[in-house]
Amino acid sequence: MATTNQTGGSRHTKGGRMKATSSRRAQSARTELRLLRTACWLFSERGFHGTGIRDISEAAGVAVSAMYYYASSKDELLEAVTRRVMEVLAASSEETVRDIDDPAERLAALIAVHAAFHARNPRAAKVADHEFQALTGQARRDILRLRDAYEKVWADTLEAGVRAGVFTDRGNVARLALLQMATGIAHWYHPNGELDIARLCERFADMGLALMGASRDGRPLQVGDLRIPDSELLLQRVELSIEPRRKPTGV
Amino acid sequence: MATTNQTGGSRHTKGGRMKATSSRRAQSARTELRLLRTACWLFSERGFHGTGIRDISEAAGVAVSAMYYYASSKDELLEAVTRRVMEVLAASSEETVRDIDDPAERLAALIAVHAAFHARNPRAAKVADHEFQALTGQARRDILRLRDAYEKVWADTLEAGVRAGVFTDRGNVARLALLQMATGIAHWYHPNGELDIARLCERFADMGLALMGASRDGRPLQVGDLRIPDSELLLQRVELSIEPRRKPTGV
DNA sequence: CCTATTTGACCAAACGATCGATAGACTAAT
DNA sequence: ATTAGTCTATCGATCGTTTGGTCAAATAGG
Repeated sequence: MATTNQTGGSRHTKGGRMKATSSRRAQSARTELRLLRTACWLFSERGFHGTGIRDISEAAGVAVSAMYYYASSKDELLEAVTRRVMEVLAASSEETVRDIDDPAERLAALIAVHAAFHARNPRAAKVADHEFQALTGQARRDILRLRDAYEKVWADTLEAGVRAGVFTDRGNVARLALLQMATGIAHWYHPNGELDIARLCERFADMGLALMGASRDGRPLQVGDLRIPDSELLLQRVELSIEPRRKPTGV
Repeated sequence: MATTNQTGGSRHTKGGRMKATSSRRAQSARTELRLLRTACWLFSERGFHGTGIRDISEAAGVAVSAMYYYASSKDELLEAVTRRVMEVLAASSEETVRDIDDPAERLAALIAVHAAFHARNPRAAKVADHEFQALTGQARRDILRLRDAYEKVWADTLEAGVRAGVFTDRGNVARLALLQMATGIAHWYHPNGELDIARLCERFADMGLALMGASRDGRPLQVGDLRIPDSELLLQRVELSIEPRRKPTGV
């Protein structure tokens, strides 16, 4: 244990012409990202309060104080993770929905983005869902504002659909049910399971449309009838740099 | 602060004929329940690791060591809360579903029970959902076994409905989506909101049936077409003694 | 019924371990 | 020569848990 960062870049200017492995700035940026990813992993696994700063720094392979060089407190790590989740989620959905007018198509797209995000970034999503309540003060208010803005896009879409007679009016509980059922993906989805992400998004969009009683000309609407974003574009839009894609090396 | 239990029962046998306020056994049982409710409240509010035993005992109005008279560790409190949640949830759903054969009716009843439980016992439900992962060893395995048994009732119902041609086949993800969307109720439902519990259960059963494409003779099925449990019976079945119905007196 | 004894239900105080955070030294890249 | 980045070592506070006691209700003996 206690394998730390002792700046071991294999480089030597003296004599040999070997170029630097990477600049100091790049090394530093990589360390910071590694810390965020490690914190994200551990927060999702053990919860914010169940994770110590020693757990984080050891798993990231740096000393405790190195962590404090990048973040001024443990809370700031949580805030960083949560904020990035909300920002990417909001940006990707707004971008996807921007040029869609039809409410059913909008809803299908929103569900697809939401599902893709939670399937692709389960750890970060879980942290943002469960642990953000550990935030206090301004940080908490900021996150809540972001979340409210995100949910408003859903609310507007559902309202428009109801007004247009495309959706059954199920009140505000429908929005919460739809969001919740797709958010849950982060808890159980595994890429090696019965569905790849593209099919998962399709399936969930179908379920969401059915739940809202989406219909056109008296006929129930399915995803097949609609134009939904290409799955590669989807995955690119929900990409989240701080999502840990493998277990941190130090446990 | 530090208002403790100093056995203050206002009673005196000498002279007056005043009867004992309550037996020692009853007092003790009430203290134990108060501790469980307080722990449940705080776990749901701050998480298991975010709650200290001093927080619990102070909020319950007893000394720290009094808590250890009833529970041998903090983990045991969490286990007690979680186990009771799973037991009541499993018992109430099995009892409700016992004499229903029709898959659509079964699903509607399952959703209604699940929704009622989470609306009526939101704090305990949140603890069982989020914090049970803090459990380890045998306690964790026990809880998982209970949860799996509960989910199996859902899986069987959905399978039966698909086989009977009543439901659209949406695979295992449908079960998870249905459960998740109703579990989320614990996070947002408030009895003074737009729906009382009876209407909430109806609404969710409707959404669940729609999600599964439930139909009979080519016509979509709604709750109105089905026999679902009376709401009073429902509420009685999901009653959970350890759900804290008011904020503990000490914070 | 009265009294002596046991015991159930608590309390205050303290334990070592771990917590988040800081101080100050060191090192290698600029 | 400077400084960005990391180290080791340590801080006081708080953590979950235990110890040793107190006191009144319950129980037993007369």
